[in-house]
Amino acid sequence: MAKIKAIKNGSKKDVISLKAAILFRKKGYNASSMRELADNLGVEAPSLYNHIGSKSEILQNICFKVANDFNQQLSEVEKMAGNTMIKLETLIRFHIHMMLDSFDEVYVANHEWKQLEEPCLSNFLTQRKVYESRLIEIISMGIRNGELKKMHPHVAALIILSAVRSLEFWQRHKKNMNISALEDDMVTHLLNGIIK
Amino acid sequence: MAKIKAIKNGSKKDVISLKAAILFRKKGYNASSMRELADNLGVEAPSLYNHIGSKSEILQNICFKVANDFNQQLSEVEKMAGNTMIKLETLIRFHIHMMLDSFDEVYVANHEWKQLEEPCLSNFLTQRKVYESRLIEIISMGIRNGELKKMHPHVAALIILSAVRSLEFWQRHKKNMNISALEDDMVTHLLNGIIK
DNA sequence: TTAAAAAACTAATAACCGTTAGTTTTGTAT
DNA sequence: ATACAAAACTAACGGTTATTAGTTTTTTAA
Repeated sequence: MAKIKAIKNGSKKDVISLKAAILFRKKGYNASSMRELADNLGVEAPSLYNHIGSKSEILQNICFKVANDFNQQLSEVEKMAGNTMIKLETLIRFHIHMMLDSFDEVYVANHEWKQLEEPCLSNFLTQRKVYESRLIEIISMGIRNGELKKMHPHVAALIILSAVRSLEFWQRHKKNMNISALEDDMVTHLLNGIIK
Repeated sequence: MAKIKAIKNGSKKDVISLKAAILFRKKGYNASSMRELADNLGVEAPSLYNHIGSKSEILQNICFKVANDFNQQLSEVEKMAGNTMIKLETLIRFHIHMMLDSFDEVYVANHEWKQLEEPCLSNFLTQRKVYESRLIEIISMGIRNGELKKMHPHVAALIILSAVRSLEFWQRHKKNMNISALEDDMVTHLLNGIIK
């Protein structure tokens, strides 16, 4: 009899998506049942199908919403004026904020994309590959400009991406750390490694 | 009628474990069925139970074998003579080799430990925490000695761990890259960031 | 107040899962 | 050759899953 409470500026589908992201992060996509998700929403499982098409559709929504956010920000950075360092700093800070603000969704996109069904899976993987290429191109340009050290841009990109991803592990230490100090530390550390 | 071929110096249980690691890495633990694992071994699913106790036992074997390997190497490094840099270099190179030589097992231990059942789950998490603490202690000692820059040892440890973990993504580029050059690059890059 | 639409419910289904039981085949050692 | 053990097989079970169908309740709008 309970109803799904819609969030401000969000459909009930969005509420389901949000709760699903939390559940999928904690237990994994396949280990999360629709019954448990419904339970978390105070509702019976079949009721969910008034709002969503299928379980895998929820995963798709989560993964592609995250991918779109990252792609959009990357586009803005590409259009940005300024030197390579500022572009990279902007991008790194965005990654950090996404990881801290939309932790569950980003985590699920990073860990559960394998459970996407075709053709979504291929689509997602292509997007990741393209994102990586665009980041590498920004770094390459910085190397050509002489702004960055001579290095393999692929390696630099991976180090940056893996470092921001390590923030996953910081979730549990959140209370003990000053977030903005952490952010500055990480930006400095990563950029110092590649700036000339 | 086909039989499970035992590997040199390995029981049939080990062969199952190995094939399971490959399957679990590709599809995830929960998305991998015993029937599919058996298929990969040329056998019917119930036949597996002549060699193993349960599906979750396989996951346990994979996760704790990896954990033991890392713990053992860490113990040797702690007993090592030499300065902090050499210790860290040894450890980083070991991580890289584990990632390249036992890719599937390490990947599964990193990605599927959540699917362990209690009390294995708690045991595993404790081991990870202790491992991290011991690494942090090595770094702290280096800072106290004046060998390393003044920095938060926790941050340094996470950057190192996340960087070697990023080698997961390198699997697919294996052919295009010189592995030992990559290893040297990564060691240099990581240590340059923290050495005084 | 009433009709329509939205969203909850109960009941049920077909598919798949890990696993067990019981049996037959295969390999090994006397 | 024969006996024993190891390891394969078939058949099946109980449980869980996502999902559908059909119905009832709740909300919305006129």
